[in-house]
Amino acid sequence: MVQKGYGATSISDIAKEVGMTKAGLYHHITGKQDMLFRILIHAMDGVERDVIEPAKKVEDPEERLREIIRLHLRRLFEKGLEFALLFPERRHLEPAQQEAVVQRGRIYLSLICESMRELADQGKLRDLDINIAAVHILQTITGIARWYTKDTGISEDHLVVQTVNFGLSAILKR
Amino acid sequence: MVQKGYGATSISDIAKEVGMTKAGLYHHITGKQDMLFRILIHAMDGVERDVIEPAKKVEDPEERLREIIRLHLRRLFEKGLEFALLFPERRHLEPAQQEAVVQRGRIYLSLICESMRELADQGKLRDLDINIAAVHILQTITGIARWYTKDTGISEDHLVVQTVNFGLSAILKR
DNA sequence: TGAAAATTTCCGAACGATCGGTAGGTTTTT
DNA sequence: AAAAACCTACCGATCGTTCGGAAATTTTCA
Repeated sequence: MVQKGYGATSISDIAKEVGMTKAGLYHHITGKQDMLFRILIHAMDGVERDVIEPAKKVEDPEERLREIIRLHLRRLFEKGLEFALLFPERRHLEPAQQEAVVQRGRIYLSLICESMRELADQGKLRDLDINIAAVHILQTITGIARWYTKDTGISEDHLVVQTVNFGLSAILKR
Repeated sequence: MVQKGYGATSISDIAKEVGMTKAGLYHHITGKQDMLFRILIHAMDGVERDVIEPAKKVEDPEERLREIIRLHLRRLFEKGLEFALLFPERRHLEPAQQEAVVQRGRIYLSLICESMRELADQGKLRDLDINIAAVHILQTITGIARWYTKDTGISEDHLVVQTVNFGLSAILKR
């Protein structure tokens, strides 16, 4: 699904990939939509556990933002960039399921916004629209899954440092 | 295709949408892949004409970068954000066609890189990896097509200003 | 401990629907 | 009258999904 998209990926494709038949796979899922939904929820759970929760423990808002970007990218590299690419496929879900997925995304976004508000209180933030800047930072992170491969010659560490600095430079004064 | 993705969109769907039958549509295209390819090339032509060419005429590199972002976003709003969302669907093309599309994208990216190099020569650029920063700026722009709708309450003008400042702040010294 | 029972996992075969694509003919425009 | 646009009808293939039953595994109880 990551490689070909939801619509172009058949249940047979997936079953073959995991060494089963279609009917065998259907014992574990109630349908194609259900499978996508559970994958997305599973991915959001992972982000909440590995990124949001650890980052919440960082007191300083600037360092917290840096940690968010670092943790998210590290997770992308470990888990293979896949889930970020699957996120737009939520359009194939029922509206109620879509809302459930998007809801989880908003938690993430509000953590970024809150951190930026704290920075603003400290007078460290540029004069900007916090909500827009937050989305821009998030898009920068998830966008990496769309183009980065190891054969670009760019190391993961280098990319993390560059991305953290890019995002923070964009919003911090000075 | 923008709404449902390449694989989930049937030729019948498209034919119905334009008020034709499948067979009628097939008088104009040689196949589904061919249609996607021509749409993508058409979109890249438009970007080259409306964004790249006008921006090239701007002498000052900083103002040129601002103009690139401005023009690209204006185009997205006019044309309805669609083409940016269709770009990832190039994965459904033959490798040769994919390369042709990506090739056009590289022209865009190299214009951004070149402008940043000029800024570096003027001592106005932050200490950063130009190639990575260029992709980040581009992702910020195209990412907007993934989330922006008028009912966010954000005006197009406001979004343009905020995005230009975000991108430039991220790379300029001071 | 070990065979029987219950449960979970998986498959072969088939379903109606829809897929991308085509052949041949009719209508409309030039 | 030539050419372009478009349609009806159909092709074989594949789609998501279901069903009845076969293996394989776990649970139960003598």
